[in-house]
Amino acid sequence: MTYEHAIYENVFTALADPTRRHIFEALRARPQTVGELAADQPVSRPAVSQHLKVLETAHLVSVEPQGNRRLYKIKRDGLEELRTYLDGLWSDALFAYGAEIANRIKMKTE
Amino acid sequence: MTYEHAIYENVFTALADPTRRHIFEALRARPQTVGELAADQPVSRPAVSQHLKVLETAHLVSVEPQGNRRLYKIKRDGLEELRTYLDGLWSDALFAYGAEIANRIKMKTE
DNA sequence: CATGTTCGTAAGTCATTACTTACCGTAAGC
DNA sequence: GCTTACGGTAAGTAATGACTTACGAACATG
Repeated sequence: MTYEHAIYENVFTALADPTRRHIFEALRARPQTVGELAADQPVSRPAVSQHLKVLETAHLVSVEPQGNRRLYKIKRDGLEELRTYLDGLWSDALFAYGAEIANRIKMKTE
Repeated sequence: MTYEHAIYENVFTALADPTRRHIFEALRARPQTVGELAADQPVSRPAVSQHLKVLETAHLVSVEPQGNRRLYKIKRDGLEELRTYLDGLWSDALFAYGAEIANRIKMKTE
């Protein structure tokens, strides 16, 4: 648990923060520099830098240094990992079944 | 942002916590009471109660009181909301296109 | 009834995290 | 060269969150 870090785990925490979601969604439009991203956010530029770092370790964005600046763009890997995890939950047949089985517990078993 | 709360927002925060993911995954097997869930977790029973509350507001689980106990089971709504949100990101044509457009920024446009 | 379970909630603590300002390195532009 | 723009990192603070124990309400059981 502590030394086995799945990517989707980081994706959840990365996208759990509203500011990070906004940054990520802003990058959907086009790759952007830190300054551009910060201009659209209510927080400071260093804060955006820190958020980008989190998004990067979640494989949601990647950087491409261009001279003075650093151009961030969306990366598919993070969302793919997340989708795979969700598919695992989805495909479980017990999912829809869960509602029915509830009655079985009425008489205490133990 | 503060008075427009989308469900997927809560789903991200709900599943960002490892303990809550474990509880949620445990419920995939079958509906369970709070005590049963707590027995499988390294945290106290009240902690599990609090986690269940978070999962409930994210529409990931639902409760069904049965006499003395409360039977929790998985609810589809939360994951469906999440999936819809992810599909919105996925289907974006600019997604794959983003890598190409990067070069356009080379000369600063202002 | 009186006692046991079961579980939600309150209150307080400790760790995490999101944010700020200050600073430094590096590339660009006179 | 010197100065300005860009952005990562450090350090400190304030807010959030995950946990504990203590308690009380509601049903179950003798």
